Amino acid sequence: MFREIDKHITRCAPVSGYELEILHGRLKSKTVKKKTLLLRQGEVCRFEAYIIKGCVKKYYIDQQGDQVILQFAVEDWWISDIGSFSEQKPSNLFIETLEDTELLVIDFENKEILFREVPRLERVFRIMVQRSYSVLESRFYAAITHTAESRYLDFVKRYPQIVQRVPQQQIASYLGITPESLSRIKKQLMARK
Amino acid sequence: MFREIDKHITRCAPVSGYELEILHGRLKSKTVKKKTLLLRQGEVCRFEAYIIKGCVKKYYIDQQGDQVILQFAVEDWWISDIGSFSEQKPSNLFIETLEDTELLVIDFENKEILFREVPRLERVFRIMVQRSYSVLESRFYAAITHTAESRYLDFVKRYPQIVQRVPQQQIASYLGITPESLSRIKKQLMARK
DNA sequence: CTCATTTCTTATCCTACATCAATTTTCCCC
DNA sequence: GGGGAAAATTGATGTAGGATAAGAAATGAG
Repeated sequence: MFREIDKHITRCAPVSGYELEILHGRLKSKTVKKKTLLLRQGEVCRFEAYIIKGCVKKYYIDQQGDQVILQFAVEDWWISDIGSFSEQKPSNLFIETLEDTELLVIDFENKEILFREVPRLERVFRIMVQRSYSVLESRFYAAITHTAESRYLDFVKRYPQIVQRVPQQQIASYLGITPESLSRIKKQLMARK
Repeated sequence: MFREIDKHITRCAPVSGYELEILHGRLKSKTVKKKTLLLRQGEVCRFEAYIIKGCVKKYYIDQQGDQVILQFAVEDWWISDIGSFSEQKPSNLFIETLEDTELLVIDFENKEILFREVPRLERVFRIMVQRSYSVLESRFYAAITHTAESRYLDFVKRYPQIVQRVPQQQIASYLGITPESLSRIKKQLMARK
């Protein structure tokens, strides 16, 4: 149960087996059905969740009422609204499962206690956020400078598992285009190759 | 000299006066002329810098050879390529001063030593990155869903000081549009109000 | 002050992607 | 396994912002 998350953690910074056990004690296992909302706009985000099995999306709802997907998360990823969670203030985001999903979650209070018990984990989580920041920055750049087609190709290469598991319209949303456009892009790619 | 940075730090998490002094000892003061490149594509980013006075931009150069500005930083901000710095791997970015600038910089080795001396700073830097992440996420969302006009208005409201100090073409680049488009947007706004 | 360089504006035309609408295909759920 | 809903495709048309070009204005170095 904890094997993957332990690997995930120690890939960021060294943590002893004992310290990992303390972490385990602060995590709660949670199983949720497909299409469950884990966070709603306006709520304070009460969790950071590590995905053992399943798939989750994080999204805004824009003025026209359409979903704008910021992130997919699958096995071995963390999902949360960092801004809302860390400042314990209302979120603008929704987080929702796309499949039946098994999570390890930690709430704000337990995370704070955990950091007091295992200060070394501050470092782990710092490094995790740094990496996320870096990824988001590249994605931001790509969104501004690359065409939709190139972003799609990049997405398929980077996350082939997700392409299989998630409806096209949601991938379109993630890429910042309409489902119709994505359909046309795929058609052109087929024709060309 | 350290007054502002100390405030900046303690706004993230409590740090004692003694601990701040240790931090000061690890920082190096640096003054650089306008148009100095602090980081070039391909180099490893060797610093995190706090801006005492001045203005800096961080940008990509895209396939067509154009600058794409990801971030401006002015007084009381930090600037670095987090990805390159924290993994000490080659950067894709440029960082360049837009004015004569006074910085407090720390390199990778000193930051690591500092964290060993003052573990509490891990927390400070974690919180700083979390906040940056959150800001970047909103900006990403805005880039995808809002029009250029609305992003410009938002920028002017949020960073009025920067609008005064930075050429329009660079603001256009930051907004992900061409200078011509920004000029047109401004014209329309004038006409309308 | 002045000449050169950079920055800004304006006009024309163009393109990537959006919007709207109508099918067709796929997916589930009873 | 069949019926209904959700998803994907396709076509026609619209539009925000890009590309190019050329001139005007502002800035700065000597």
